[in-house]
Amino acid sequence: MGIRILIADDHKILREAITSLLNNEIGISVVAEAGDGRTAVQLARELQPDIVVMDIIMPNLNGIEATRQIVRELPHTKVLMLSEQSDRRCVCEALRAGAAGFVPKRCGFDELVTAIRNLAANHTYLSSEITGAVVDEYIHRRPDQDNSAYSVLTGREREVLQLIAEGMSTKKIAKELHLSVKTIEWHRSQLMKKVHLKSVAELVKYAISEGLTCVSV
Amino acid sequence: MGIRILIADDHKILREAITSLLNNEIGISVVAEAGDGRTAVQLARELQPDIVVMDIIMPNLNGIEATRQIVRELPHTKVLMLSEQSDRRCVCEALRAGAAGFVPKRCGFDELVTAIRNLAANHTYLSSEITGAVVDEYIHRRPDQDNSAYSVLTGREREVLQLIAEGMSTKKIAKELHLSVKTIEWHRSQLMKKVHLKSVAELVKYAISEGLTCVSV
DNA sequence: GGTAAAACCAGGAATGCCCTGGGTAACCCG
DNA sequence: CGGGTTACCCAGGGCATTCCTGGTTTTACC
Repeated sequence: MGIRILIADDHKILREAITSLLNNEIGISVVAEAGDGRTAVQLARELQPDIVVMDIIMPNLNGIEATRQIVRELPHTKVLMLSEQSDRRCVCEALRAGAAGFVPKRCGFDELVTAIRNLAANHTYLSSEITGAVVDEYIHRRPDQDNSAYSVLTGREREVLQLIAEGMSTKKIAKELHLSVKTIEWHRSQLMKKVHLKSVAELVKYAISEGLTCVSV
Repeated sequence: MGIRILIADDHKILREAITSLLNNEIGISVVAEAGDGRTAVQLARELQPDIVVMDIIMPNLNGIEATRQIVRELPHTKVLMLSEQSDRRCVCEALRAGAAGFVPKRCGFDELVTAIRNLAANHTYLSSEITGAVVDEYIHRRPDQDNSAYSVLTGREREVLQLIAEGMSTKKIAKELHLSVKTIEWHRSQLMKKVHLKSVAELVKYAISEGLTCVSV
């Protein structure tokens, strides 16, 4: 059998390349690929892989939220973050969301394999490049919560915010999430109240500054 | 011998993976890797590869500038852009800098190989996903003048766009500019048509990328 | 097992958006 | 000077969306 892996990254060429290399490794097989977070969650549900290798920046649903949903539903599936962002905030949010490991993309392939084998052995794995950031977070822990999106908004609210900031209408979001339009409206008004913003334009800027979406259209 | 390739990307894991896959291709061999633009220029000078596969976003020296330097010094070396950004501006800047091909990272590995073989045969290669943007650029506008907000939009339209992107409602904009709400609505629909965007969220991102407004709320 | 928070949904009034169509002023150019 | 082009301005009406108030179910947590 070996370690069954799902890869989620919006760069197809990276997915394919890593898949190909991982399939050469003994005892590791990639069972599926996903190009966005929502697809990743669905595929994880269907295939129940041992490990999900997950990018953070993805359309439709970002890697943090996807991780949150996966670890809640599938306790036996571990998530390994493979991200280009490796700042303190990203790392800590990923761990808080339930990721069992974190490797920045600037690391080599060997380290990815090491991380995968560690996670498969029920260990957590943090790349040496980022452990500093985590320690820093635990030492300088702010007693009062900052007002970042991850502390004031709920999961659903962040999810809706991302889709709004990606240009979707309320109707489309409802269809995408299989919910009523009224529900989306409620979440939208809730999150607008929470962050004290009154227009879509301000929401978009907020989402960009929080890393929920990127500037390029 | 075959096609000799230099790969420049700041993500080591992507470099390694692509290198490994390319070395499996018949007649293609990766002779070196670079993690930033300046290293890429130096290695290209030393090794004189046939093709440089180049990312745009890199530390020290970005891919556009590196391309400019390489094509000026080494007329027999071709540059293939492999970038996550694939908006009009990036593509056109890359081509203007002398790149002979452009493939977005969201494309598959096969397309990368196709592009490499095309460049080696002295052809240019543009991914089908971006040819539309380029053709649009060259047909609609003069090649020497960019289609930034300042050239395709009228003064009023830019004015309205900025206010929209700053979070104002149509009503407030009308009051601000001492115009009818209907007039603002018309300008808005006009400018949306011109830049081919359909939502406020996309407009905001466009305005940010054009420097009409900033990210901070 | 009770409480709280999150997530879900509905109805109706108000608002805003989209589309069609029309009008004026300025400008360039043959 | 007449004709074309462009920017700018505005109205009406149909349609979609938002806002507000309400309520139910689910989940998490003592």
